[in-house]
Amino acid sequence: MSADRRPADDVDEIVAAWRRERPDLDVSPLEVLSRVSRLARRLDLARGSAFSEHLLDGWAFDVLSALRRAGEPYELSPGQLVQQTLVTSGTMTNRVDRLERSGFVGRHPDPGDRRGVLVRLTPAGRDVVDSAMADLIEQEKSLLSELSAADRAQLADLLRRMLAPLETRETRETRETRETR
Amino acid sequence: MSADRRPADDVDEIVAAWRRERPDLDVSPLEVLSRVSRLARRLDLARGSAFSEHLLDGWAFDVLSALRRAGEPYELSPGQLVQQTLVTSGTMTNRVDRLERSGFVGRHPDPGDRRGVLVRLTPAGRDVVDSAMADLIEQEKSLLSELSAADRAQLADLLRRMLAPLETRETRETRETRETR
DNA sequence: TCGGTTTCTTTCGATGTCAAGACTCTTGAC
DNA sequence: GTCAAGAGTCTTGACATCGAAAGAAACCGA
Repeated sequence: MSADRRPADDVDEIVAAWRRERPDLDVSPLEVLSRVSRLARRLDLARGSAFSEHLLDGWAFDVLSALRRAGEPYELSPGQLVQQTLVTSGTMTNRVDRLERSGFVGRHPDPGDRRGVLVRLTPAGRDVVDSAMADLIEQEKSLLSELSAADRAQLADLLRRMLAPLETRETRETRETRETR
Repeated sequence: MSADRRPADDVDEIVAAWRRERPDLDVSPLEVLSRVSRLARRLDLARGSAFSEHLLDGWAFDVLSALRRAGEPYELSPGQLVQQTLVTSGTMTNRVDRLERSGFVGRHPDPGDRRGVLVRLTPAGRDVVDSAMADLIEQEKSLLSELSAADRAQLADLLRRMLAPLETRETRETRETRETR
């Protein structure tokens, strides 16, 4: 055993408890997956604090950043936003409503389809998402400070290998058959 | 840069979009952190399907597994459950209410403190959490099938190194005030 | 005994999902 | 050409869950 690499986190304790209670089970998958979940929760919290300076909530950033990434003219349909943010259409209607009231997006009729609407970033929306993104990156950089560049590359690679099969399955189901979800 | 290792996931596309739109920003932290978030979301979904056979929700498993891990007599106070599951006390009251109605836990007065309550797993609760845990482990194992044992160990280690500093901060705040755990 | 603290519950507001609905588009028979 | 049936897009409304803060009961130290 390479014994004391030990910073030791909560997951070490959880795994130890399970091994004591269920010695018959191989709980080693928790070593990876439980850490992923807990780390994600921390990231959400950290993200929230990064955004609060910009008067943004996490959900708002999700929507605005999807529009920003889309590039000029920063327009997507509610349906496309639903796909990218993994929420339901009802939720997206509500989010766009609130962002519209805040002045960060506008609704415009889709010239090519009168059923449709296009959600477009306003200049104010673009400003806020750009500065929030800069802060977010800065903060995330500090979260990664424990790791060398090589570590990060390896971590990204390992995570991609876990993620890719999960997403290709969904891609085939989602992106092709229906256009929404 | 090292070109075609390509399983390629959604994060590759998101990162590429950001590089196009904001070439001035170093968005490389997203390579790691965005993957962590997305992976966590997939895990939640997968977990849900693993539990549905046992008529459990994710939140219910969180509570029951904390009790199960505690060992005989499978008792914790609501306050301890709050700490372990990272929800508020009001939420926990509600969760215990519902688990009690389902017959998976019981509330018992704390003999040493009349303000207090001890939440105890019923035999039915223990059965359901044990079989759900077995299924969960099985499923998680398959999610990790892409990775060799060495990969998993390394991944666990890298994640621990990110997680540990985040948790020690909380440890100092939280774990000291209480003493039980 | 009294004031401050801890523990759990209750209430209220915000947000999410799901299902139903209104409107528009598309397709194909006539 | 046109009309009806079926699909697609978005919004609405009912219901459920969660968190924040206030409330009620019990503990504890002085």
